[in-house]
Amino acid sequence: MELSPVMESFVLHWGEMGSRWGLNRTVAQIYALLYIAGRPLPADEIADTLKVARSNVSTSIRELQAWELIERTHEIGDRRDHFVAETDLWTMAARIAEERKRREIDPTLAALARCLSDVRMDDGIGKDAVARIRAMHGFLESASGWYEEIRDLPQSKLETLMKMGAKVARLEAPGKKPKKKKGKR
Amino acid sequence: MELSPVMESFVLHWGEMGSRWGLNRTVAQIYALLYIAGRPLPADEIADTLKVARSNVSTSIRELQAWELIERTHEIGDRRDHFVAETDLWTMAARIAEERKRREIDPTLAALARCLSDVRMDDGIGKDAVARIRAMHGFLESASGWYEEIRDLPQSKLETLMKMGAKVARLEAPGKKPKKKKGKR
DNA sequence: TAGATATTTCAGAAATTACCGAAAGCAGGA
DNA sequence: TCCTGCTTTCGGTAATTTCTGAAATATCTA
Repeated sequence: MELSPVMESFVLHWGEMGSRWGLNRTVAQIYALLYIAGRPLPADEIADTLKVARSNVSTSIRELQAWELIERTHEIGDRRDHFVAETDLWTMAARIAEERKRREIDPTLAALARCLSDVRMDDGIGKDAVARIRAMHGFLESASGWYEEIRDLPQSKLETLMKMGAKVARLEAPGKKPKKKKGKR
Repeated sequence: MELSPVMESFVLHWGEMGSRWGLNRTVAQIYALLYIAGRPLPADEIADTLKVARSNVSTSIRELQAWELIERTHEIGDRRDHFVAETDLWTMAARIAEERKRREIDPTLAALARCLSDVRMDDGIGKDAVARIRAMHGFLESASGWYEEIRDLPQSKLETLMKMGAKVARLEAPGKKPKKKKGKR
């Protein structure tokens, strides 16, 4: 597939950014390519376009499937697998959030729980330190619980909630004026 | 400072996790140490405890200050700088969120905006591809705007909002039963 | 101002992570 | 069953990131 300059720049930037999002560069570029292409592409065409090894594409596709960001499809008369990107951005964001929670929050929670259960066997730790570990565990757990509650909301409800957020910000915090413009940092 | 087994495990796990959070391992360990210590520590004591080079501590502390996760303090009769961790977890989470937005969202938005402005000079790109770029830009911009609106809410309002989230989930989505237990994956 | 201690900077070493290409593994069709 | 086209795995290499130790800088005391 031939990329126009803007498309190329889109793909390259996604690659850059992807690495800050927990995807690696190639994985992110492949997603970007599929997103911008808007049609199913086979692995070899992806490799051609991005100038990376086929094997690398294969691995990356595997990862994208784990994130559920792309889907396998088939074309009649072609037994190669083709892949399309998830184009609904709410879904995309949700998938990324889900995977990141799984990688970033859940293991932390587990580790903290283990710390708390080991506390009784540790006579070298102070009461206050234990309290701080407990506080962190509790905090993460409630954040995690909240996330799980809203995770499955349909998009429309989520939008409602976001509007409510804005309202809460404006009505219930009279000390702050509602902003008309974004503040600079 | 002597670490008890549980404290050590806490610090090590934070180190592991920190790297998934955008901090590097040492930076995260230092934060964890300061958090668990619950009192100001000087740089050399940190280096001793974690067995890392003093210079490394210096660099990491600089980064933690950029994240605003620690603060410099002084003890009378000691001219060394001491450092304490931010112990309020809401604040901690907010700081991490802020920095991540700055690193992950803002540059992406800028790149997308650049793509859109370059579109007129690119005759090789299709209308639908442009529409997809525009969609992504719009999505990120509104998410970013929402974040900015709730960012400055005091903790109490945020908690209100979270409760509202739960309510919206339960009352307005009658198709889904409210869960009593977490699902397994 | 000298002398001592504390802190930062920086170039290279060490460790981690991503990538490639060769070869093995797996299906569907003859 | 074998053949054919594709996918996956794996060992080695390249690139990137993190860490260190030495030197430079800054700050306090006398």
